[in-house]
Amino acid sequence: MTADAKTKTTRQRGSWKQDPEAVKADILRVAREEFAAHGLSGARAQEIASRTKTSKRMIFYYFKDKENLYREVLEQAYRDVRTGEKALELENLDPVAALRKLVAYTFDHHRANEDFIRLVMIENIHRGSHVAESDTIRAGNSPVVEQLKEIVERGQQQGIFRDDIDPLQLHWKISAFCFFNVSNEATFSVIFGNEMTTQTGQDSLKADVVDTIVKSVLTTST
Amino acid sequence: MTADAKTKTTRQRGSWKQDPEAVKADILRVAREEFAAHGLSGARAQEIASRTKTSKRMIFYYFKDKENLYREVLEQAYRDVRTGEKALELENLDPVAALRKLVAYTFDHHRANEDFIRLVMIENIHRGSHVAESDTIRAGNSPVVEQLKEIVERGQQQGIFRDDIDPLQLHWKISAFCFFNVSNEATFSVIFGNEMTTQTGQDSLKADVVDTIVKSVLTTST
DNA sequence: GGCACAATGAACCATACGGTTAATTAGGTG
DNA sequence: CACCTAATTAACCGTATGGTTCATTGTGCC
Repeated sequence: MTADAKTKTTRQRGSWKQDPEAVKADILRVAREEFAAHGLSGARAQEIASRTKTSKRMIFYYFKDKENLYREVLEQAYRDVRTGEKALELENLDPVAALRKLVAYTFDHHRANEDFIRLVMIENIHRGSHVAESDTIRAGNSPVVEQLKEIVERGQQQGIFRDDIDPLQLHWKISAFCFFNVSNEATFSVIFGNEMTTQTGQDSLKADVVDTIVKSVLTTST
Repeated sequence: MTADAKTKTTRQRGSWKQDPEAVKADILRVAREEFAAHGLSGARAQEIASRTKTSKRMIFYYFKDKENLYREVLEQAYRDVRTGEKALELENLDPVAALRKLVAYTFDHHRANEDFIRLVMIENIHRGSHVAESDTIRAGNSPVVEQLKEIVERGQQQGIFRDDIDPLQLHWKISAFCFFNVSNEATFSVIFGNEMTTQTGQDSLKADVVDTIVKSVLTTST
């Protein structure tokens, strides 16, 4: 009443605590989900803001513009995934067991990080222009290839792996299987049915993928 | 002349021929390129119109709205690709040779149809909602799986292929390799270098992919 | 030729959307 | 506590964009 009446043009504003880091983290988390769900052009700044504890203004205050926010989301996503890739302890396993474990792990890991997969899909739609601009992404060359190289060398020393294996190409093949499994699930199941999407389908597929990769590196028993 | 004199407030409009089918085809062609390049939300109606011989008006006249245009683009793309998939004449080849030919062909075919790959990527970003709505896409179950099934059965009869092969799962593995090769080229080469993008890299990869698939179906010589 | 209807062009519209301006508050420092 | 700056709120803005209105022209048909 009286208090209300006194609100000339400017009204009473609520009080608030400052917590910049939490606000930034909040924005990044929601932005990641929104970009993963709708892509760069499909995501809406207003929608990101709404799902945040803060306002649209703060998004541009901290992240300059939409594209820059997207880039930071990408960088964080790559950072997170790479962090989670470590410590498989493959050194104590024989080469075949190590490879099996690595492939199975990658299969599950991709499944469990669908948002990351989707961000990479989106980035490929944009022809990788944003990852190309990010030094931090280009620099942190995923350690998986190094692990593979080590496994391959041990297998070759033991004479059970072929001599013409390119670790990068091997990594490519593993990635192709594990990535495609998540990235193309939607269209594949619409066209060919849900057979491979079910739990048993995925189990069968994982076993097949692991076997296929292992067979591709073993020396052909003459 | 008399016709010229009649131009009150409305000015002389250029004359034109009617050719609805050509106009529609023109729009579809450009729209396909634009959607493949920028995605559903990223593509601009005005930009599609500009690259067309017709106007933005006609896009909505013939295709109702953007989403419907996108759906028709998708349908046409699937139709085209399936048409191009036929006639490999694998019946006369022994199972291994037939499989090798099919895989190598798929590898090249995906490479040569990048726009289609990109449309499928985009559709997966949208969780396949548009292909799901299209009867014509769901219906025309790609004949490749049938071809594979036939090859597999022949191989099994000859005792050179394993007995536990699921043709659909085999198709999945071939697709994974050939699709990923195109879909993830951008990010993969940014992060791991261009080694696999060069002509020699692609040749080596294709050979590896073919071998890997073939080895996965052969009976393990005990 | 003239009628009905499909096809087309030009201009227009409502609004969604990325981004900004301006005022206000919190919190640290001397 | 006074003062400065970073953080935050509320309101606003210009324009890009999907879509439409309306008048006009082509075309087959009787």
